Amino acid sequence: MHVKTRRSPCPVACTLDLIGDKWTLLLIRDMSFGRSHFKEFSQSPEGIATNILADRLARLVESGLAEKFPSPEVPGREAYRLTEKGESLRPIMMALAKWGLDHIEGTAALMKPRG
Amino acid sequence: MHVKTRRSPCPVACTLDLIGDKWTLLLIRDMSFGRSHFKEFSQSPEGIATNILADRLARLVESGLAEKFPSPEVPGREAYRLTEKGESLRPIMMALAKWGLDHIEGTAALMKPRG
DNA sequence: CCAGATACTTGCAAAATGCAAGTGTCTTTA
DNA sequence: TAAAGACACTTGCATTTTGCAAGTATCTGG
Repeated sequence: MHVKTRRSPCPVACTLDLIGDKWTLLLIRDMSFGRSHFKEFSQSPEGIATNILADRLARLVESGLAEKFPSPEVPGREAYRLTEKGESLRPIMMALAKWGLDHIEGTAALMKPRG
Repeated sequence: MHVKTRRSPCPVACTLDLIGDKWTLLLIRDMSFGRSHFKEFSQSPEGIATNILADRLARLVESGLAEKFPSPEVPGREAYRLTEKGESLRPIMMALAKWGLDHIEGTAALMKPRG
């Protein structure tokens, strides 16, 4: 199950094999802006389906880009956050954001990084 | 047909709506390294199917990221190349490549930019 | 113990992708 | 000038992924 052989040894292709689907980078965006609960992710404006969300969160954890941790606010509940490896994807996300702002009309930064 | 409404005004999401599928960025990689013919793209190691390739090339042209031009080598044949807008995606591609080289074991740069 | 909230899971429909085998159009070669 | 190849797609259908709606499980406060 999910052995997902890489398409080639090309670093671009391998990175895309890991995070190059329709939703993963948006979750990384959300986490990197301080979101951490399942419900928060599911409420992002793009409207990810809950089954896809559960699957992507599991993959992120499995690949070491994110981890579960006990929710600081609600005791007894768990949440997700980026690992250091996951944080290192930030330049990719920022490059995507910058390109969108520069080249796609009507885009706007929606979230602020939590200070 | 292909009206593709954007999922949200977020620049990350909008950019992914445009180039965030399994193949588009690999074509951009190929073009940015000097590939230009249909056959060359179809021979990249990842093995894109020809129907998908045709579809993605058409979308790239439609979105202004690439353009057809008469093949310099073979007269009477056409080829593809990035527009200026398409070239501007290079930082995204390079960020993906760098991350892969830094974090995924066994990745290696396969192509050299044409000088 | 019960109600509500969150975090999933399940079943099925719809869409995207992949594969193999065409088809159309030059271009070369005889 | 006809036939053969090469290239650039297209088509039909199987497989995989995604999306939607509804259901289940667990925890928590009252």
